[in-house]
Amino acid sequence: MYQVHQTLVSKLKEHSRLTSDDVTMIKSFSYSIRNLIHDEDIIRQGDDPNLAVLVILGTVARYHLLQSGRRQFLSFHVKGDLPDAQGLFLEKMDHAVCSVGNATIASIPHKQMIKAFELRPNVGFAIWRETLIDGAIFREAITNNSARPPTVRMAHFFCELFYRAKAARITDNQTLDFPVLLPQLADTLGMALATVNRSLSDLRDARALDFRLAKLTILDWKRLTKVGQFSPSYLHLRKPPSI
Amino acid sequence: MYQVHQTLVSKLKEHSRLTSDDVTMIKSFSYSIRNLIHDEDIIRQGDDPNLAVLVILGTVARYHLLQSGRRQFLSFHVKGDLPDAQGLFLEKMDHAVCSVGNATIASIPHKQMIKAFELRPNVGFAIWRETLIDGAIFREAITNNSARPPTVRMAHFFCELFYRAKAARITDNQTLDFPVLLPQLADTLGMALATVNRSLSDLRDARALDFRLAKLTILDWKRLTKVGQFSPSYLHLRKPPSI
DNA sequence: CGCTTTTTTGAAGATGGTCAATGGGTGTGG
DNA sequence: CCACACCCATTGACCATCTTCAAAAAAGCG
Repeated sequence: MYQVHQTLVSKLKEHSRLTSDDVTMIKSFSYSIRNLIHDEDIIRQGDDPNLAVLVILGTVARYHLLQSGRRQFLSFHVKGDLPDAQGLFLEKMDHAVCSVGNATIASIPHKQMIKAFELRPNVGFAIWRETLIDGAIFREAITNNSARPPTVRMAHFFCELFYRAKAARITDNQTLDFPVLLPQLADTLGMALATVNRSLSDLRDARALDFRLAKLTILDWKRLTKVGQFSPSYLHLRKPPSI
Repeated sequence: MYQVHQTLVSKLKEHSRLTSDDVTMIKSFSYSIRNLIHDEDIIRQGDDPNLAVLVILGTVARYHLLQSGRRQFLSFHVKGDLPDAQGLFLEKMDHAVCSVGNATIASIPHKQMIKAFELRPNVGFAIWRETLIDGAIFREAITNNSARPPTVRMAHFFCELFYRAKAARITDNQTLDFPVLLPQLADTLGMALATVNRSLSDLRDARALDFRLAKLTILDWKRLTKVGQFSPSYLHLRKPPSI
């Protein structure tokens, strides 16, 4: 019903080559399904997880909890992503993972995955590569939030999101459900709420995109990528989705 | 003379357990040494590296090259770090690595390392963990540059740097050679040069640290960590260095 | 239709950015 | 040994931008 194994295999094939034996190995993973409503914590800062989480439906976010009580969102994840792969070999989570809107996740025991890596190193390498791409996404976020002015920053953020969503085949034509509110965008991009709104207005006025009430619509992809200085090579996909 | 293998083993032992067989495996790696002067590129954006770089002496930095020609520095690396481990399983580098001041690096062929991972998965897991800690450092940089005001941001940056340097045993008491100039600090922390200077003045006035001409001096570690809201758990060391 | 939630707008004020000038330290050559 | 030059750090003034705070408008929902 949920095609858990197929979701993971498709995802890994976006960037890695898998033999049929590799695929068989992956299909042997057991898992359990969990449905979430908005803003449930999946893993908390300080936890020692022994399950790997695979997103099946909806959106999930990583975040840091700050002293002030504010959140800093680090990344957003969609179908096929492993939002806590970072915890596979780390004892204590240094960040948390929560649902954004309704979501469905599958949990796979770490032990099984590690066993698989020992039996078929290539499966391990594919998931390792997955975690390295996560790293590339983090690096890009550093640059985006540190070096680009608000409107450019906003455009880049949505470019990446939409590009990855296209690759995961969860877009509906030029629209994407993305159940995030403006204050959360502010906590992602490191800007004030008013600035978030003004940047979005700019992009709307430029007929590049429209984002309102959890729905993103791309109006002009080419223009958006230009404004956002977006170049997708850091996502390391074997073949880019057509947008 | 350079103790290349020992440097790598010590580094991995900061966060991972290695059996003596693992160590033997690591000691079988061949390598070549390279000495660098200031600001030489070790790997460029777009390269497809087939060597892994291990820092032996000095400092090395990762950076993004922006459209404007400006650089955004992503992280700094010292003895024992593998600054391009991110390229182990990625075809095309999405960022560059350069020397900062004089530095010495050892290069190990990717092929040998991957062979080692197949023979001794545990060696692979240790290096995988190393790349995951890199990821944690990137996440922290997102938060630091996005959510913290200049002086706090500066303090946090130097806390992490000094803490990692202590773990690598390259500090001289409470001082560290760090051959970075103010404009580069600006390109790291996403602030203007004047702001960099004023933040440094603040920290100097607060008797927390002194940074001038490539030399960092910690004046009051406790105060510095407090100002910088620094909590080192994200570095995932098995036992913290004493400072 | 009225309530709640989310977005939008406005104005004031703080903060950080830009630019240009000054100061300090070091090394070189007269 | 002094003078000059260079490089980097520092300071100051002005200005643009973003943040803050508050209020209004718009959109969803029962």
